[in-house]
Amino acid sequence: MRVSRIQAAENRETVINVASRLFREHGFDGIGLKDLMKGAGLTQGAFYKQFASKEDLAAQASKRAMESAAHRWAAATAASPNDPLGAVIDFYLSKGHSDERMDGCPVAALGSDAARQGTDVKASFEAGISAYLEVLGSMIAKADSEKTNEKAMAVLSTMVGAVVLSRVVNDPDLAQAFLDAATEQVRDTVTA
Amino acid sequence: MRVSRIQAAENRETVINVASRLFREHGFDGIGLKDLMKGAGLTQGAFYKQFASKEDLAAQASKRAMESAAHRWAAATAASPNDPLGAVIDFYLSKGHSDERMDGCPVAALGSDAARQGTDVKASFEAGISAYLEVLGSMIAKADSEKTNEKAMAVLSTMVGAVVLSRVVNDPDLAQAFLDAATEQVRDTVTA
DNA sequence: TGTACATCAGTGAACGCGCGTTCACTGATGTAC
DNA sequence: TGTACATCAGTGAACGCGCGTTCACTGATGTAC
Repeated sequence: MRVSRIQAAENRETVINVASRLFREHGFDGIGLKDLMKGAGLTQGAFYKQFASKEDLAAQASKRAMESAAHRWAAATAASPNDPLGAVIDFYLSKGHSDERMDGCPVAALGSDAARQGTDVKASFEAGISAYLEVLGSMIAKADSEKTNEKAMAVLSTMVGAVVLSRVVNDPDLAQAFLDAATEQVRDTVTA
Repeated sequence: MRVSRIQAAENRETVINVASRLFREHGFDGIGLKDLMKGAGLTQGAFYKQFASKEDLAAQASKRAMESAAHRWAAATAASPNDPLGAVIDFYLSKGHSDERMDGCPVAALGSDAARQGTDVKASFEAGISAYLEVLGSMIAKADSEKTNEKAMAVLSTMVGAVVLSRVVNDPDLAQAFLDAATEQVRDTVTA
């Protein structure tokens, strides 16, 4: 049953979008092609008409996930024009963001997994991380740009680490404490 | 072929030690029981005489990995009695540590994976993280203990995040830049 | 514009394989006397 | 201390299952005239 080019392109996008969420929820190894395709309303057999391999989809989905994350940063800044950087920090280190692996930051959700993947997946992450750094850097700015880059990297490290740590402990108070401690630290850094 | 109690206990320890390294290298889903047992010089069938399930081993191996990491922190501090905290920071944020997933920090190597595991695995991580915080806190100390805890959590977040980020990018310079930026940030925090 | 035919996205079954788990069996260890 | 027997850690094969990938087939889409 052939489908129009437009429909096929839409289907491909849907698969990538679904995969970007399900990979974040279950890990690259934790979800199979059958369920990935079912999530897009298709069957397993159609997969190889759109993608070269599962790893190919992993790279596409990682790219999409990072783009989606960038959109959420943009939304947070747009909602708080007075303190856009503070808005990003508060959003990223909120309990809500920490609780939603499926729609949250791909680095926090898949960082350890991505480190074991191939060049293409890492390239998707690297591009997204560079975008993160650019946004943070442009908001920190002011002083010499050398320091700005370093600050942006330190801020991103602290935020990613805090969310990862908050997710691997059982104790909700300890989880919250990591988010709170990181918030204070990061706010200090950007105002220093 | 029954084996002495002592030998059986040793075998169990070997399996846990091997698993603690291979899980860090390949992820919980990336290595099978057959290879895990082979790494300990045993066959697959013996597994269920020692462990209730793969998840049980994952919890034991996570605990062992965190204990092993704590040992390396202790070794770093013992080697630099003048600046034990600086030694831990430099070790953790060294390129060497970032390159060795198999023997390095379990939180950096398995953080995203552990977030998807059950209560037992998370309990192993939580215990290890608490030990990390205690070491960091006792070295920061000095001022009021409330701030000390927060600083320790911020420092750990920054270190974990920096190593994760340095591992998911292809560009070695960017990877190193994350480690360097985090080092500076963390050194500032502990001396402030 | 209408017709004939080639294209190809999607289906559903099959492929070989490795997974976690179970089980009958082995034979040295540990125990009872 | 020596003997008889129960225990059980380890072996290796088998279980059912889901994995990533391949393939023959379908039939609507797209193209050529």
